[in-house]
Amino acid sequence: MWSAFFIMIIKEEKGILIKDTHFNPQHVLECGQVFRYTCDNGEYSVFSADKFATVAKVSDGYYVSTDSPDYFFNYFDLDTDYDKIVSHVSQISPIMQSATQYGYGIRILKQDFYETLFSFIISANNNIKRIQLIIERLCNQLGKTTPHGKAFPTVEALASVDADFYRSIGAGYRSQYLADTAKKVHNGYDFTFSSTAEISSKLCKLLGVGQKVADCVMLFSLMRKDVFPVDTWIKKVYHAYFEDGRRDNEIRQRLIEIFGEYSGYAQQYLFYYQRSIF
DNA sequence: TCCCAGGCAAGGC
DNA sequence: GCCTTGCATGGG
Repeated sequence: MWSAFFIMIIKEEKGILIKDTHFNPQHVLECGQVFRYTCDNGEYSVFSADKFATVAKVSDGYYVSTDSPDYFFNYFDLDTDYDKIVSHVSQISPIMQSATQYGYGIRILKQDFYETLFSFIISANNNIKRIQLIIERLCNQLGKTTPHGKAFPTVEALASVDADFYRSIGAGYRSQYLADTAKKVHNGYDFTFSSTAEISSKLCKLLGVGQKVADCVMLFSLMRKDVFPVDTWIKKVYHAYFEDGRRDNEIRQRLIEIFGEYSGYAQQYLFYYQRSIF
């Protein structure tokens, strides 16, 4: 048994009890950072790589049931103080007050690197429902069977098929990107980089990975918060609440100037909020 | 029918 | 370097 110092978290052999207002499974899982979850009667199930958990409301908080409590403690970023983050970003811009109130309980997940990489290559110029469908087919056909369903495929499995396979599961013109990147990373991917800029440029050398996808991978799996994924929704936010015009990369730089080391958090609240308005 | 979706690569300047 | 275009697919 173990508890965090600022919120009440009790880690047990088969799960984690979370008593913290800054944890809401609906907002954590449905805010667009992860694609492989389901909801049944208010109870969420989530896969990460080959690990599985369910999250249910209990009288004094939420209970995460899993065989891998250590993994999901890390996955749900439970040793980070979101009270501090929310109050900080809320002071920066009035829109952030609305965004953090709407998306209360969002936390930035620490997801599997390869799952995040391939998921966000699929996400390019695509919509979330179809992204989820393509990933589901990918897992069903290439993932290992586990007691709770199919795991996300290993890099070996992803590299063992060609572009035609990815076309057959509906990946469209991203099929060649997936096949090419799978072979590249399977042949050994260098993780010795250090700075965010260094990781970014390395990721952007992979086919199907541009600045936006690289930012998502760094934010959702490599714990880099000094990034700001600029997609079609963030552009709408920027033009509505900050200023008109500017190119994508300029918008990214401006927002990182504004939010600094809290950029990744701010981005996720804004993305989720903007999509709710639409 | 056209537009949009968590964009990117390639080719032209 | 910046700008334009084509790209699979399904839903509104």
